Amino acid sequence: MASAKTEIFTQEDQDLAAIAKVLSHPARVAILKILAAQNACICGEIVDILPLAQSTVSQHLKELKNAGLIKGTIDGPKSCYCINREAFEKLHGVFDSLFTSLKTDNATNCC
Amino acid sequence: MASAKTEIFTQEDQDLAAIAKVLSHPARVAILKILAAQNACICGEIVDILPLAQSTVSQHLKELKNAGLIKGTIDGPKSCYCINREAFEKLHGVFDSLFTSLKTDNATNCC
DNA sequence: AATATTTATCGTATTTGTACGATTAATCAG
DNA sequence: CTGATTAATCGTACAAATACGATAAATATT
Repeated sequence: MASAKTEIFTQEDQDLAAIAKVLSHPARVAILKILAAQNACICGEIVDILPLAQSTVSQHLKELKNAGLIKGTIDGPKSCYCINREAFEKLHGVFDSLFTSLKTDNATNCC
Repeated sequence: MASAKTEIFTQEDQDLAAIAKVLSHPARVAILKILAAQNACICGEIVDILPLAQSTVSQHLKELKNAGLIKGTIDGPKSCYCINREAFEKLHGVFDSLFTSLKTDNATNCC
């Protein structure tokens, strides 16, 4: 009456969860919005805007970059970050199909 | 050359991060997909499908329910869960506008 | 060259998430 | 009523995330 467990989660679910995890901190959401609103790429400006220590912001930026959501280039002693547009185009599609399938029932709900 | 920090993150960013956090575990993504695919609401079936203990699945279900992503009703000794369609309709819109604004530059990128 | 500026990294403390077994509570079947 | 089934909750162990100060590395400025 039980057994037959899937050994591990699908790659798709893992990838989706990984991206969601990156978006799961208000600071990182805020950073993305700041970068999107800025007409030029910024760096230490984010530290001035957010109520976080420089090292903490740097850590968040690193996570965003590792996830491929932002791009970064070194410009002298400063670091310049910006939104990775292409990445978000793909992500938009991924989340779109997820939400579409979740909000569309293929049967009547019981609750 | 600094100061003027925002004391706290915006409610919008906090809400978005909170939802992302719920989606940030593959088990919860998997549960949502299982519920969406099921024509009838299920309960302990999820435990049989996922490689997790009953108590762990119950914990994940609780989080999904607390976030309003699923609905649950007690049906005898069994518990019956299903996708909260309305919630995902709203969420779809929220994430849609986020991704739209993030993938649309209002200026040329520097990196 | 010496100093200041900027940012990444390191080490670490604290909090939060995750998972599990055991227990409890509720209902169902005999 | 008794025993079985189902699911929530509790307690707990362990892992991961978060935040910060201190330091290091790189480049500017004087």
